Amino acid sequence: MAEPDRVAAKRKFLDFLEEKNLRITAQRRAIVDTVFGTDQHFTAEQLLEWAREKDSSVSRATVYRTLPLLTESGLVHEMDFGKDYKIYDPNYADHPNHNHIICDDCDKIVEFESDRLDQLENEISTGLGFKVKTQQLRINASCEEMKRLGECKNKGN
Amino acid sequence: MAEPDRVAAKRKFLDFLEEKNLRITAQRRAIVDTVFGTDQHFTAEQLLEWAREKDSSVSRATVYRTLPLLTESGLVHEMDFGKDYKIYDPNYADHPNHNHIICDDCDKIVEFESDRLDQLENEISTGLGFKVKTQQLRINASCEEMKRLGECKNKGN
DNA sequence: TTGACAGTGATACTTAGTCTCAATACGATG
DNA sequence: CATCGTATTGAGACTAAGTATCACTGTCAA
Repeated sequence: MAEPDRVAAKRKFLDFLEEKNLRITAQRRAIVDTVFGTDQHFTAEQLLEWAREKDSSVSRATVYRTLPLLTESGLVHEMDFGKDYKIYDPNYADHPNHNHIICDDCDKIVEFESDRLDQLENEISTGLGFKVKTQQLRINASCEEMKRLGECKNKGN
Repeated sequence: MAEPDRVAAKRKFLDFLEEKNLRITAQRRAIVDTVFGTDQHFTAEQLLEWAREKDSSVSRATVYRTLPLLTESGLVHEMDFGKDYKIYDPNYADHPNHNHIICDDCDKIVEFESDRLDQLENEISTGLGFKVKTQQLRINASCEEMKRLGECKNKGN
């Protein structure tokens, strides 16, 4: 299930580049293969590291130049949890408008969807006269409950 | 209405310092007077500038050291709209859990509250086994509608 | 094949925020 | 009021994510 989705996302992105008359270079291929070869959240720096394993010529500059294209295409979602760095989510095309809970203790991120929430958000926004571009509910939480369930490891570990 | 609230907030913060055995210094006074002397959102750098008008000895380091105390006290709210800097809201004590829409075109921020939203957020979070620390619904929007209403000025102006 | 030009890597730079450390000043105590 | 332990301070060095620059390179339409 996940595999075809990723292949489709990669194709969509290459199409997106073509539509914008942007070139498909070896470095962009390596980056795109990396992004749509995982379902994990990642940072810009992680993406650089992973992409370099596929093509050691990929530079930091190219990664930072490609990330805006990925988000602009709608296939990758950029998220900000109040850390120093941004986190990117390659599963966005499959699950648009999903929200996140981040555990401040262990940095674990849990995704969730809620139709009721989406509906309420839209209702409020349009009521205030805005045309919504993106919306992000961010919940910073403590993992105490998760620890109890054995799903959370503290940073120290 | 606003004036007594701000005075009360200032007193609460001084009490907060005392409870934690922290000293009330001239610099902290200048910063606190500044924070609770406005109802505007501000950045760390703006706070530094304003506080220096009251006491030119206030340093960047002290501002950055005092901000976490202000947020920890619950009287000021730290917000992140995906910009390079954080924005602080001194009205938090009066309107806890309020949310924000930011206009990507003109950087204007509109606050709103919704009991239904709060309720739904809590429901979802506890359902997932989390102990919520903070929650923030951030909606990035276009001000097209606002422009029509004459409430929005574009950045360029 | 060619050549215009989009794309590239290396690296200098920017900027919000943190850390260090010697000097200062708060405020409890006598 | 004077003393003193120690929290707090400012200046500036530092960190780290991200951006800008620029000469060189690779893509791809003609």
